[in-house]
Amino acid sequence: MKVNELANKLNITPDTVRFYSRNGFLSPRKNPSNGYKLYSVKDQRRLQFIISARQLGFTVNDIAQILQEADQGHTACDLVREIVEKKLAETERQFQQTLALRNRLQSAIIDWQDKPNKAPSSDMICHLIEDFSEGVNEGTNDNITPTKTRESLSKHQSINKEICSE
Amino acid sequence: MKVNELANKLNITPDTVRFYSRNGFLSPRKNPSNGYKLYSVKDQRRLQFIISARQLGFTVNDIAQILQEADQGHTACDLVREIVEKKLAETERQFQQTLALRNRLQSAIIDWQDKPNKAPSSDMICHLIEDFSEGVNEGTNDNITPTKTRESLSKHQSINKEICSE
DNA sequence: TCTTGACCTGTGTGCAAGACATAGGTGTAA
DNA sequence: TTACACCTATGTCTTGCACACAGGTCAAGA
Repeated sequence: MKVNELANKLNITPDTVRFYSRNGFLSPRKNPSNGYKLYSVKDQRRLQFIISARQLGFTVNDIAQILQEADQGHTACDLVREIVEKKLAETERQFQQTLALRNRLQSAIIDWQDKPNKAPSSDMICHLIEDFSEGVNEGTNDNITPTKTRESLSKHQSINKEICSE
Repeated sequence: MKVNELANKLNITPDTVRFYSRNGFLSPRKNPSNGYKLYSVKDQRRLQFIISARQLGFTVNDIAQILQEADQGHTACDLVREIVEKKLAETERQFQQTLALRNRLQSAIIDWQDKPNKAPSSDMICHLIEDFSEGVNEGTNDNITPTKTRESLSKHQSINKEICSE
């Protein structure tokens, strides 16, 4: 199979197939006459596994570990169970964050309904955003603990203040 | 103000400040004696605006457009209203996707409770995942419309099949 | 005065998971 | 043979910072 055929079979893009070939998850042989990569049925099964794992939210890195175990003949089941537990917890967090963001956006839209447009001034870029954030943060923000370390800053700090009031 | 002072005032990392300086959102002057960037109170206000917009889910690109309008003296309010509407719709989609993923993970955990570990075989990497996906997709997946175009594939295709059965 | 060492700086690079761009090869019909 | 649609491999781009690195700054101590 050439890359396009395999991609069509699994309903993904050729680029995705190439991606997993480039990073070593698939090892197609090469057609010596033209350099095209040739995929076997085993490659197809392996790729199907990868896609299934991705649909469960597994990262490519997770999958790399699983494949490594399996390629050594060891069962990957315990690893899979462990990852899926972590993933559920993480998804729960993400869920809450998305919920909070949704609420914040809805509040903003309602809040802005009766507010006029304003031209920017020397200390205002868009009063909608600036007023809204002030109202939400209630006060300035330079009174937060100054003992912040680099590590303490969440990767998703932009959404991690709980403003959701549902 | 030096980069670290500004970062501490706004409770963000110096790297974030540097990021917005590098991409032109902030234009600190340079201390000629040592090359350090020096930020003004105007820079601080501008950065606070950027952070507030980020907290509403605005992308850096969105913010670039807003700043450009404002810097030309035009009101950015209509643009802001427009972006926030789009962002809400997008967040709603993301919310549903996250919900679906959460349900899928929960189903998997329940489904796997009574299943044993198995060693990998020539056509199985981890039966937990492979069996679970088969059950969910009910059938092979090469019967899906073949008229797929590259554009039709969602950026989040890995989560976009509605399997949620709540 | 010199040196140590903690802290700070700017710049360069890395990350996820592919999507997109480019230059060129293939294959079939005219 | 030439035209042209389609295919390929490889390289670069995306987001929003975080991290690594080499070097500069500055106050305390010798």
